[in-house]
Amino acid sequence: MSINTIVEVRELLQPFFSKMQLRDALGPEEQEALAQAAGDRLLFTAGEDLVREGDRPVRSMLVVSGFCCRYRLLPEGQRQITALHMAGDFVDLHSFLLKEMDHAVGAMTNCTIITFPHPNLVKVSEQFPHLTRLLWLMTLLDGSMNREWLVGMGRLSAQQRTGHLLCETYTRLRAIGMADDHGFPFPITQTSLADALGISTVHVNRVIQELRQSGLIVWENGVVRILDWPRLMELSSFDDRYLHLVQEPR
Amino acid sequence: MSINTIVEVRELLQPFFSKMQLRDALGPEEQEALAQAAGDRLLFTAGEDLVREGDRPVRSMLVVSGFCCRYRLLPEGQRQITALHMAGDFVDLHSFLLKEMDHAVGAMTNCTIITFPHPNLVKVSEQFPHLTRLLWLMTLLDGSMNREWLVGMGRLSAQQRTGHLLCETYTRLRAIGMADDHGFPFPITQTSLADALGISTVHVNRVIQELRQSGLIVWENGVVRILDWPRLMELSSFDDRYLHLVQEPR
DNA sequence: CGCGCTCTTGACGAACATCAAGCTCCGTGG
DNA sequence: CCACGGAGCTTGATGTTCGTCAAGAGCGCG
Repeated sequence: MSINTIVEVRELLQPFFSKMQLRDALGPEEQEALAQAAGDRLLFTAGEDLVREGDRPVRSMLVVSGFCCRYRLLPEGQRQITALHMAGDFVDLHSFLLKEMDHAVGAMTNCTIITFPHPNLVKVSEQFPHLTRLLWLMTLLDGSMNREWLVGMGRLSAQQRTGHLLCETYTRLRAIGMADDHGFPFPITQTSLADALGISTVHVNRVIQELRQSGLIVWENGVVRILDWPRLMELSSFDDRYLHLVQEPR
Repeated sequence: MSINTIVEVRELLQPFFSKMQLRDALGPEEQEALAQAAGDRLLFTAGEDLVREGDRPVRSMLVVSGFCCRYRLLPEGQRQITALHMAGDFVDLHSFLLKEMDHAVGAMTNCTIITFPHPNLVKVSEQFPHLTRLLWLMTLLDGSMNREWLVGMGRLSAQQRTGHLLCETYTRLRAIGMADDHGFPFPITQTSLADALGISTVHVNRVIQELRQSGLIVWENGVVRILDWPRLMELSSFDDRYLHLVQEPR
């Protein structure tokens, strides 16, 4: 690999490094090791699947740009989205150890992906214990978010869940420098949103109308702007503790 | 630590070893390393908390006997259970890397626990890469179950979710030798079940009546017996793929 | 220009929550 | 021995949230 491409890889990994550095220091050798472990770049178009249920991937995929979601299809054709992913997120780091995909990952927008062949990840896990713990941590964060969604699904109203997802997405995007007070990109259809929130498309629409009319948000052309952050947090019982945005030794 | 206690620790770890060995081979040195990493034994009585939200544990807890649950309390006093844990399960291995608990763990019955001080786990992660990957895998399995519950919460009826939880619990208990065709222990109140399924106690009761009257299950004195496994699986869209019960190199 | 996708709105119905009450079982204390 | 109280289970009546069905409007794209 030429010096030129190595430099380029590091640039692509920047959101990922940011995400890790929000939780712990990342040494230069560790950054180097990750850059070395990276493989091909891939492009996916909106609607395409990155991986399917039942696949046995030989490499894991990190999002460089675009939005993806993990989802499962049920026998009766219903879909449930279990996670949203954006720049800096590994979408299937689990497949490194789980081996078989128990869910699919789809591109919600055009996406750029950088891959990490599993043999390279094994090497990292043999040579860089601390870095391994940080990768492990990244999958634990996915778990935290899953638990939080679960709490919402079980005990919050459709409106609260919607607000909560907006709060979470805003917070996560801000952490990688993709959101400010003027809003953030949220290129998701109301149908997909319904699949993520576990409600019907019709109901999603009504809930969003309400949030708009309450003066809490503006949402147009795939860009969301939160007008009243404190009130939206309060409404949605949002508390960012579960995102573990604290830099400390891990 | 005397030879006697070491032998005893290995005995207590047996369900945990079984759980790992269902997914990959576990070398004798690795078993030894785990036994060495173990710390105190603790006893909790039903209703007690093992850890609370906001705690910063310095050791992780493995269930030796009894049933626990992870849960979160919401501002309005509602509770959502996000996982059930039984012999061989780590209830807060995440705290090793997440540091701060974003949920609590409660004992649903009297429980025996064995602890693993975090410094010992760091040592394991420095010296036993393969074992580290297996510990990582254990947390990934928690994640798989969270995703599966999420799908159920979003897209299945109360009856299907209830059936699904029974299928999952039966399968997990059978894997550690705690269930057979005569039934399995499921010492959970209908109130806790409601908190796990995200529905009301009243509705839980009605759903269970239906499952009983359909001839699918018998449930008395904390023991469940599944009378028609194929039909219950079908009803609940249960497929054990997400439990990853396959032994292969990880 | 027409097709498909997304968003929007209304009418109606089903799944579930809430409120309320009575039940059984079991341990505790007089 | 029985009265008492609490925890869990059960059942009925009523209300609300949300799903389903249906239709139309706006918009980009070929």
